[in-house]
Amino acid sequence: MAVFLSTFENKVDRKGRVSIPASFRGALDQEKSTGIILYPSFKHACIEGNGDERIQEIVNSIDALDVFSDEAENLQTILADARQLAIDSDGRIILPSEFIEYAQLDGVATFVGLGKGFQIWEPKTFMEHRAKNRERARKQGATLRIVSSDKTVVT
Amino acid sequence: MAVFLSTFENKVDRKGRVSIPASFRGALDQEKSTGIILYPSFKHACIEGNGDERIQEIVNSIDALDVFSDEAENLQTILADARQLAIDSDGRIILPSEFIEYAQLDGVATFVGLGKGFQIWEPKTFMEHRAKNRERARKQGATLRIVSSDKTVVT
DNA sequence: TGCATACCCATAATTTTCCATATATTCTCC
DNA sequence: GGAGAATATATGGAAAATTATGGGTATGCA
Repeated sequence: MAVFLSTFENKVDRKGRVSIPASFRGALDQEKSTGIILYPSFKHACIEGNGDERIQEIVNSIDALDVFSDEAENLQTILADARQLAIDSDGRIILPSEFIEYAQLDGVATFVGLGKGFQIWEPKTFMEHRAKNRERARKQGATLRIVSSDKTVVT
Repeated sequence: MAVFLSTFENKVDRKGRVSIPASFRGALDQEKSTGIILYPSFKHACIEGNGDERIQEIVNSIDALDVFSDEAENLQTILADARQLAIDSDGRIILPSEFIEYAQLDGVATFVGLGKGFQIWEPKTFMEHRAKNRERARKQGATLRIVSSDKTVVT
């Protein structure tokens, strides 16, 4: 299985172009993604990223709901804000301006590997976020139960 | 399968012509749609759009219902009001006037990707709709049970 | 003849593709 | 084991192609 790991800092040029870290590209190749899917995070001022296989799952799952239900409509807002982006021959994507604004990027982007997906942050904002997370983890004491099957919870 | 993603705002000229967003055209090409099918939304003041493939699914789904049920009759009105439109060599369609009126378009149309299909809104109306949806999603807590093979849960 | 539709062209803005370079990393052969 | 060559990565800039959009002209149906 493909895994996104580690953290990288790459520049965003004035056209909005940014290199996808090479190891992320490797992960994408493994799951046969030709491009990536980006969408604004629900919880944070960052962009969520996945291989484009992932979006297929989300679309199919929404489709399994009653087409006219509130639930389906709620989730469709994810799709309305998502973008599928091709990775060019130089390993870059063009970040749409709405994402640059949403994450408040200013020339630099932090790519954060989260296993099955990744996030794109403004470096300083990410530092603070990480500090908070570590603080909380220390207080609460993190526990993790490994499951044999492939059940994951993404937030 | 092709997916419609993201949101675009295009102009409707005085002939009723409007460009289909390039990425939507790409999605339509993938499913070998010769054109698109539009029909007024049941629930909202907007137009629903689909490729040929999706319409086939809808037809089959209605067909699977009890032929004499009210439900089947209701849904058949969708088909009765639907129009199949050709995409011209410049990537545009001509919006029939009844749709322009129904969605109350005034020179600008917002195309909203919803995965397997899309919607066409008057921009301001869509903004309000989206705000409502987001509010409701936050209240209800949007959760999605992924139905694919690897059984993932997005929260 | 008038209105609507299809077809063709022009253009500005944007997007994609291609090329160039600096830096880092890996390989290879001695 | 190490020097140099070859490769890969990140980044910048420019050329080429595409997109969105407006206007015009023929065609046809009523």
